[in-house]
Amino acid sequence: MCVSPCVVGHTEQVIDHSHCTSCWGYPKTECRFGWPLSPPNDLLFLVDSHRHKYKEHKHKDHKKDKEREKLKHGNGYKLQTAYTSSTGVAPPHVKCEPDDDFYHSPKHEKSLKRERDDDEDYDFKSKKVKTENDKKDKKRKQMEDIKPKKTKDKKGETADGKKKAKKEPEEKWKWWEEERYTDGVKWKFLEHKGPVFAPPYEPLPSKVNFYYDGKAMRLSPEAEEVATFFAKMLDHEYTTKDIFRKNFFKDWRKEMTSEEKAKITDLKKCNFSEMSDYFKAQSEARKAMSKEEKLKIKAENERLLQEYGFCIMDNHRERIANFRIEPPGLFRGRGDHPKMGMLKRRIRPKDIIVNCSKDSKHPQPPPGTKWKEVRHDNKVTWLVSWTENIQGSIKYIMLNPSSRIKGEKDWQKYETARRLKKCVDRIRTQYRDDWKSKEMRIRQRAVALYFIDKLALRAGNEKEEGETADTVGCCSLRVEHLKLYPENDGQEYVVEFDFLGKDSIRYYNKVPVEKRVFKNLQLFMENKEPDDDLFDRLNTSILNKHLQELMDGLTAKVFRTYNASITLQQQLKELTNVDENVPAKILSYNRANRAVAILCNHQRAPPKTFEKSMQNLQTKIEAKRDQLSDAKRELKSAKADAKVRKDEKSKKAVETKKKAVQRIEEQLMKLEVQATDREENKQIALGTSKLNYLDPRISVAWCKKWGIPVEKIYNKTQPHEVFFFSFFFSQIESNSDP
DNA sequence: TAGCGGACTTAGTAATCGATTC
DNA sequence: GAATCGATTACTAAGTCCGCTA
Repeated sequence: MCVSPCVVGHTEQVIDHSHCTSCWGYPKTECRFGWPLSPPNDLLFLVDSHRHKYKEHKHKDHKKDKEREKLKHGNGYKLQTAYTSSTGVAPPHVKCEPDDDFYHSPKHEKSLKRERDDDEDYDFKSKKVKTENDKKDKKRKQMEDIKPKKTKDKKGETADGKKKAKKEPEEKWKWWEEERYTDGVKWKFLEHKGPVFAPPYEPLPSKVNFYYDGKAMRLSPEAEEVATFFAKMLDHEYTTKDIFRKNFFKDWRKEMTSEEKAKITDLKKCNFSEMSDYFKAQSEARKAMSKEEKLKIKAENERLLQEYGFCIMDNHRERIANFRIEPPGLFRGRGDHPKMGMLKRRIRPKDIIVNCSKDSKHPQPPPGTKWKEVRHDNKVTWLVSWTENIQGSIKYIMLNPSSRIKGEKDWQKYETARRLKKCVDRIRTQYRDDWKSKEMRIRQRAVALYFIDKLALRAGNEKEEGETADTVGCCSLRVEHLKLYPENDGQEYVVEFDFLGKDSIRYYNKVPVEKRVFKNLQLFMENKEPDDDLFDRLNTSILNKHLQELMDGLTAKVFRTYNASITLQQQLKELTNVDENVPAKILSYNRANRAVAILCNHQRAPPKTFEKSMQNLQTKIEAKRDQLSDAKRELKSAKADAKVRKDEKSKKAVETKKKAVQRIEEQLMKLEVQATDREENKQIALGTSKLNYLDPRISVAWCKKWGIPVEKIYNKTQPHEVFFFSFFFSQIESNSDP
């Protein structure tokens, strides 16, 4: 038995599940007050650990928690699940294999077939593309030229007042029914118009001054442009950071004339405020533009999108994700990035490599310029690339997630995760065996894999020191990132993780581990300095090579996908209550989604307007409550009236009042659910897991089962639309019951 | 087999959109 | 019609992983 406090501090005796391979030490039980059992520090982690300077800890705010508790209990809506913390805290990892089995390969799994004749006969030439697509594209283009997209008003009219033409049912390209290319070929025909470059620099009006040491100073256009980058960020925290200022000043000086360089020697003496005010005024003016002016800009953007935002890949017009070249500016590295503030230089045609078919109409560089290179490499998916000057890495223009090329990859990802499900038990048995190995490298590999599996840690590639922020993943953990407690808060063998992960987001977690893991960790840490590697005989390449031997296509990252999806499925099963109405079920979905986001450590900065928006919602709730008591009072008096009068009219009045009460009660409940959901979501980002880790089939199957409109879960532009709306629906219906 | 570059996915935040309210 | 505010989209940084090279 162990004693484990729930998220608000109640203690409860529970059976020790730490050796249970089903729940991995997280027994699914609540404390006697209905709160989920969870290590108390999770709360600290969620409340305080957004993006951190390492070791800046804050402590749990009990008062806040109590307020949240009040909110939860006071909302009059009984929450049904184990995950009912109003802070959104859920056990950090819930990983029980569900009894029913949606997350498996479908019985009649269709292959990704591309129906076509022999490759050689298959004509991918642009000519054919035009004849096949011309009509549709032309029509679409004409339509879009006439009316800017999405500018209809409530009555379904376009911005120019014309009635919106009835939307034609769009023909979806069922790429998943077609055969995939082999040998790394990604496409056979690719045509596009190239990138859109950042607009040239427009010098400041002469009335807007830069001041040095209190005196107005005219800067050369080159120096002025870089100064404007700083001026535009003046209100941002970045400009207060020493590294940012140092890097900026160094790079800025490189753009100065020798006279400017001689004069401007101290950033503290630079005054950018007039420039900053000018940009703020411009921004305000943009907001205050007339409807017509705004429409004109919108139309121009739409024109650019139509011209440059699409390409033709293998007979299909596909949306490009980022057709605009990144404009110049100051580099905004995340966390304590040593290069923040450096000048990101302007990209010109001579920096650009274009990739397209030989037989396509090649994109033309702007007049008087040349591309760096025109390439015809159909084994890659990018259309345009350039090398950026900060890290020297390559940047790409690629297709939108709705494209075939991205969708296929996404699908493969989830199929690999489903294959992992079939052999995960064997893999777990093996790494548990390996904890006892005579070889240190095997023990390290096995413990690292246990963490990747149990805690959904990232692989943790090695990074070049001093080039980026100091962040780690599993394989690159250092001794200083872990603390071992043989006993902590009534639990045995507790490991405390505290490190900065991707994007310098803090990972803080205290978890009980199995005895052998604990003993191994002690061994790995023996005679090491805090900044030594925990796993000194391991790196991601060794780990992935091992995983590849265990299952074809298996890498560390597949565990994250698998565990995220299986957690969603299991949580949905656990949290969904048959008696609940649609909004309550959606709350359950969001809670399941939240459990995944917590598992994957997807955090966000609380929105700036969070407190205000919560307050607004509370005001609305109060008003609704008043309205409800009024309605109840009216019902009571109507009933009394009916008792005296005993006529039809008064009976009818009672019915009307009853209905009004019911309606208001429903409205109140909706608002309360909304408040709970929002509060729980304060610091958790759901989007990342939904977009990248959750097999859409699970969500769609759940929607189907409970009659929830899919649009409540995925908005229509989310990339999964193609695959779930058609193919998977039929698959789900014929195969399984989630 | 280590090291590195290249290609691609995953990630949080800023900017913009558009529905709602006054 | 303007203001407000949550939702959505755009942007781009920061990861993972693979394959080539010496």
